[in-house]
Amino acid sequence: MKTPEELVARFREQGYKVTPQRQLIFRLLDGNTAHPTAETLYEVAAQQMPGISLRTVYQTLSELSAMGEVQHIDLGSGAVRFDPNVDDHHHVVCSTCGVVHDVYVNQTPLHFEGDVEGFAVHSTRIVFSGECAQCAHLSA
Amino acid sequence: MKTPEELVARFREQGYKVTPQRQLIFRLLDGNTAHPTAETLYEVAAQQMPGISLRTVYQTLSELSAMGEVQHIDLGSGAVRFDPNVDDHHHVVCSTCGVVHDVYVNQTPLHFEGDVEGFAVHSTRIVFSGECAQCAHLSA
DNA sequence: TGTTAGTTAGCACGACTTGTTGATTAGCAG
DNA sequence: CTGCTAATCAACAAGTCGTGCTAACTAACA
Ligand SMILES: [Mn+2]
Ligand SMILES: [Mn+2]
Ligand SMILES: [Zn+2]
Ligand SMILES: [Zn+2]
Repeated sequence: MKTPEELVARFREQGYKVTPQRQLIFRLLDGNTAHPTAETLYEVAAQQMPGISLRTVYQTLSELSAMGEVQHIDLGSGAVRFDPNVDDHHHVVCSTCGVVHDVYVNQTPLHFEGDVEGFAVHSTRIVFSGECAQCAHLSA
Repeated sequence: MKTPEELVARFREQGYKVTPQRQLIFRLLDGNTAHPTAETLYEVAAQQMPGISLRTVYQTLSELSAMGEVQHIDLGSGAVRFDPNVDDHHHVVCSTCGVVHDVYVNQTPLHFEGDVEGFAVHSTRIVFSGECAQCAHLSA
């Protein structure tokens, strides 16, 4: 994702108004590695701006997603997570606590075999599931 | 997934009754590479057994899933898909028509880098997204 | 044959997300 | 500064996917 300042400029270019709500969300996403859901982002936002609506958070996230500034990650476990990291990267997910971390796989592009003649791969998503160090420690 | 005959035996062992509905679903899943949703499986089932309920299809799929006989695949695009192929395999998905095919990746286990000290990987899921040959042909 | 699990219809609910409406606020171009 | 208009908000509804529940009926299996 671009910096909050650059996003302000891009929003102005696109004819979108630069509201305090949008700017707050830009800042909350900047450098955010928590892979938050709309709901969790809303909760943090509401602390700094009581009265902001969940609807607006969803709306702004959709705009950023449409602009390619955030990625949305559906891990199949409840709500979609949003990711300001749009580098070519992948994720490890703890099945116990749900924490998501970025990982980088250098063997990509991967080679695969199967009955898929002529299939043009545009993107590859890898999710490693397991148990994080903290959860392993607690359960021991 | 085991054969329908073996599943009949396993269900009896577990104290589950072997109903015509369950047997029909066993047969519909046997060798099925379509990665159907509960809904699409229900539609096919209802042709052969009018009156079967969607509820029962969901129920039986849950039982098979709990037994490890089918895998459920959440591609983040609508309903969960069910897969009687429980081998270690991955998927290619056409973004246009939604078709899902099995693929096998032989570089697994994959090596990754990131801030994930002590994370124990239990499973790896890879999804290749792109455009299938048919869709490429149609759009050309 | 009897017990009991399974099935069904029907309705509701829950989670997540989007749509709508109508009133209010405020960004920003001129 | 002013005015146009987008944005926000509250409130409510709706849609999708999946599950829960009930009550009545059916049928598997001991
Ligand atoms: Mn990420
Ligand atoms: Mn498969
Ligand atoms: Zn954990
Ligand atoms: Zn296709």
